[in-house]
Amino acid sequence: MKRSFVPAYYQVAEDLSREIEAGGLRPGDAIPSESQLCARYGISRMTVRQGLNLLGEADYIRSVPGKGSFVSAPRLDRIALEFGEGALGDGRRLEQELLGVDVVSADAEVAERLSLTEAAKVVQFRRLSLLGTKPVAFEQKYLPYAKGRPLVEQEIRYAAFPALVARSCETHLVKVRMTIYAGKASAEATAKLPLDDCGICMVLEQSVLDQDDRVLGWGKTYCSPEEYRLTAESDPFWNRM
Amino acid sequence: MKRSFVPAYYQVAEDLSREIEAGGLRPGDAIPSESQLCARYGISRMTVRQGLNLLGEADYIRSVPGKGSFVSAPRLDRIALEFGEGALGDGRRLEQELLGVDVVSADAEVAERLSLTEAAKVVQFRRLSLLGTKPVAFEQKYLPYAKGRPLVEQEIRYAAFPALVARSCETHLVKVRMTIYAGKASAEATAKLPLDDCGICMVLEQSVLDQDDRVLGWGKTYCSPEEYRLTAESDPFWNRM
DNA sequence: GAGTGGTCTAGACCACGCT
DNA sequence: GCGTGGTCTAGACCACTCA
Repeated sequence: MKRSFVPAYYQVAEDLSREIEAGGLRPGDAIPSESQLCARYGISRMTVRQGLNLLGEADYIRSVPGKGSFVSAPRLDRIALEFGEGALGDGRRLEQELLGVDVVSADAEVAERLSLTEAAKVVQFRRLSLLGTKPVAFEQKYLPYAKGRPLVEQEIRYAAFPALVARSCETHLVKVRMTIYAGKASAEATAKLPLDDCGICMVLEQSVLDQDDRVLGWGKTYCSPEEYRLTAESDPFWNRM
Repeated sequence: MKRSFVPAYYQVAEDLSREIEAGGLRPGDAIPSESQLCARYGISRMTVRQGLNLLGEADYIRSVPGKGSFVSAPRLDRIALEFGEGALGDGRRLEQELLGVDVVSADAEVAERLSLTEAAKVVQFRRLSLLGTKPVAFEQKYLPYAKGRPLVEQEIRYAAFPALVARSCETHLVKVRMTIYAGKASAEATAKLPLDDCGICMVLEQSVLDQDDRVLGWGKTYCSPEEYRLTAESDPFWNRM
């Protein structure tokens, strides 16, 4: 039963996924029962289940107790976005330039997003992303000011905002919520980025939350429309075996 | 060993994830070995492994053969976007209005994206998304024209583009690649959407691919900046148990 | 009642990392 | 050599579905 170098459970998963991809099994169809697969491959049920588990994780099938396992239609309206390295889609890399870190008073918008009172002290930091020498994104982020929470410049320069917030708050489990829309650049963004007359740019609004959805940090990134495009793909990491 | 109503493996996963969230186990730390967990819970190793598998899927831990299992730092630069229902973030729903389905000649851009020769026949369809009575997005999609591939109007009206393409091509396993950027609306989009003078809008460029990355369909959606914002979250579905 | 998937056991052998 | 995780077995009982 083990004539190949791949694990038996992997073989089961691969065979079935191939049959699904070839169209022999269509969404809604039942796949062979676990005991049938045991017999077909001459392996034990736990091993078959391990293979089916792979297919389940990859959204190829879903199991219904008492009935069987069925081929499922993959979700195409759910897509994974990657920031950082993969944001530009191609292989180009971004340089970071730190423009400044300041303690300032929160304006109305910042106060609201951070759930602070207006004019509360916040740490503001501003950063420019460069593609070679050309600025392509301007980032302006805020987090509540707290004494004895030093933010090392080197970290600010290179670290992504969520990681910075996590380190600053000494929580390591944070979530990120993002809103993406087209808009006009702020005055400072307009000054820093090569935009057209209208100041069209893509705005990424980012909130960093802890486990209980408390806001730990917030800010915007203004992206040059020509150079900074987001690319995303369905089935990016969970549909691969 | 089975004093509770929850499965034993689930108990293991929950206990460990709670310890990770509470900070008792930090990223990089080793979790107890499988045999230690067997002893602690009085359960067999396969059951422990089932629990650890859950934690692995959820990105809480990763296992290293011969060494142990270690708490991993969750990725915060990877975010899930949902279109369709969840696109607007709040509970509002979009209505679809079909503007037209035509067989036209591909212009240079369409031909390039669909890997066709210029002036090849393509099916163009145009659709408006309405929030109540207000238009918020204009969609213009193309797929290669082929005889004997009728596209039923009812389907076009309601179905998402990838599903349409899948049905039309009789392939059910398709992928979606998306590019998101800010830009100026096309003439027709400007006519259909309430935009400001500059015609700022968010453009969603969507390609539908088959398993071998052949392009089956392509098109753009112009989104009103005020009403149509994308929201996305890290750890949205895989970090939940 | 027969068949299905969900859970679980008490073992086993292996390749690997360490010391 | 010893402990680790990776794979696998040959059973078991349960809740569920369907005829």
